[in-house]
Amino acid sequence: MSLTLYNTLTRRKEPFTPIHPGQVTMYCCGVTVYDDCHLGHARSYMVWDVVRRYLQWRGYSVCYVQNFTDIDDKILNRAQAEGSTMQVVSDRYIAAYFRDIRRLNILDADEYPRVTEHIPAIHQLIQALENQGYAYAIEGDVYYSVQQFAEYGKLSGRQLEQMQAGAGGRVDPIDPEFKKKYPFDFALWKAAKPGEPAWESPWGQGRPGWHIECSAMIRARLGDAIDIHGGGGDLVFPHHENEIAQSEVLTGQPLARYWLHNGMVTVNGEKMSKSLGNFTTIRALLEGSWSDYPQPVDPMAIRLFVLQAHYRKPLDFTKDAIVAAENGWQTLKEGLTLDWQRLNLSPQMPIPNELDAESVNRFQTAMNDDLNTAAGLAVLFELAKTLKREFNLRCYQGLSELTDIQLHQRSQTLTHLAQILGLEIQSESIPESGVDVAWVEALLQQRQQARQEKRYAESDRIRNELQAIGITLIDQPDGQSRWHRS
RNA sequence: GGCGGCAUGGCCAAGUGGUAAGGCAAGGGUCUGCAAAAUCCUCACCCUCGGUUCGAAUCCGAGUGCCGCCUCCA
Repeated sequence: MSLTLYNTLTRRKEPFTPIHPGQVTMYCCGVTVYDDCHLGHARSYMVWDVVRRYLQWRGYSVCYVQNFTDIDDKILNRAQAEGSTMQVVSDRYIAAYFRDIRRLNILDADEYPRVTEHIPAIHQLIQALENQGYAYAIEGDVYYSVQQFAEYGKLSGRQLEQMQAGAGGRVDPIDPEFKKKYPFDFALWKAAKPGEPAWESPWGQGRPGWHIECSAMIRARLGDAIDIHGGGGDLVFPHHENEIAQSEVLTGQPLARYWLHNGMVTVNGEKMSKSLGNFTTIRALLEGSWSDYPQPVDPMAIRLFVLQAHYRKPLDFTKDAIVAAENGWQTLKEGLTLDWQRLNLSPQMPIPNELDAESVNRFQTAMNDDLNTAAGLAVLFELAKTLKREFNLRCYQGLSELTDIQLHQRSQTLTHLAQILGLEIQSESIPESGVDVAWVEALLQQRQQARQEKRYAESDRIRNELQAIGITLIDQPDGQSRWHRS
């Protein structure tokens, strides 16, 4: 049973075989750091996080690199608007990136290269391209000549003639800012305008173009050819197409064996994006400042929301979907946090036969099929519900359907599989509100007394009072009441 | 205009030839002083029209609708 992945390059699912057996090199395009990340970013990095976790679980050693683009017009604009520098702006949003992404339990990459750290490597690449006739310099700019690369368009499946013929008014060959010879040539190096931050180069003061950074950083950190290159579907063209053009003419080998692209997060069916202004930041969701649903969303619910859809499909972001994911997470969480004490069992019970093989197999089959996390989650939900049911049977009815060993086995299996999807109970996310436990217990005593004396108006009053401050009561058959925060 | 993708129950979403996973929600029964919790049960002619096949949500053709990319974008 082998892992298959959908490769954008071939438009097919292909069995995954890394260049070096047992080792995987993986690069994903990171963010341009000029603002907080939104849910679309979260989805992308969560997906690559799961790819990586799954590969590791399958026994591969994975080297995962994700860049920060810290030279860019938007960063510059922001810096100028606030009277600071690109470095200040990008440092700030890199910190914001880590703050948000870590809360979503996305594991850190092995390396986070920045463009500003790779200027010499970029120069080398451009120089080589120029020497070999793939690039030309004009007045301090350097452009890649796409017509020199016969395979240009192979990733995105387009042909230059067609693009030119059909692009309508969007291709503007007479833009005075550009001196390129052909409309689809793209900048490798841009001459600095007065007052802009600039780096010394063989072509004069300037800064790198958008696409060259990734070619340079992949080469510097991972080598000429990598196993997996990931990114949002909106990067297929031109960004990844251009990376291929830059790298492959020099190395003579495929830049990446597998090109993976995630689908967009949409809002009312439209892509979530900065320019449309329809984005919701990760921070807003976590903090509860999203206007459609002004309460903090559990990071794991966001994970569940994302992972319940297949990664290549568009995912529509709505309040209802988030609420459903929160409720769904609640169910999983109950399965993940059994009250072993109430079961009179030790959570550490040694188990002879480890995990539940059928669940693991089903999960693995789903994940092997191009990371079908939605189908994999079904296995988790079934485990969680089985556990919950067993717990209730034992606690409420004194019955049981599973042996202690089976119970432990399911529990461990659930925890184990959930971890592959990054679904884990985060201890700091358990809210410790300022409720005075002793006070609650005292009220409960009063209420129990009232119930015994059939003063139901009084008992209901107490229940309502507690409910109003977010405490839910559960009356048990023995007359005692449990309570939990709603 | 070109290239690519998607259309499955109230909502989300798997399923790529043998008669529809899972989640959320909803309805009903049991339990309960009433609730809650628990528990049991119920809930899909798979966008349309043709075709292939013993058999199609699944393959082929046509159509309709929606989305992405072709400009910065995860």
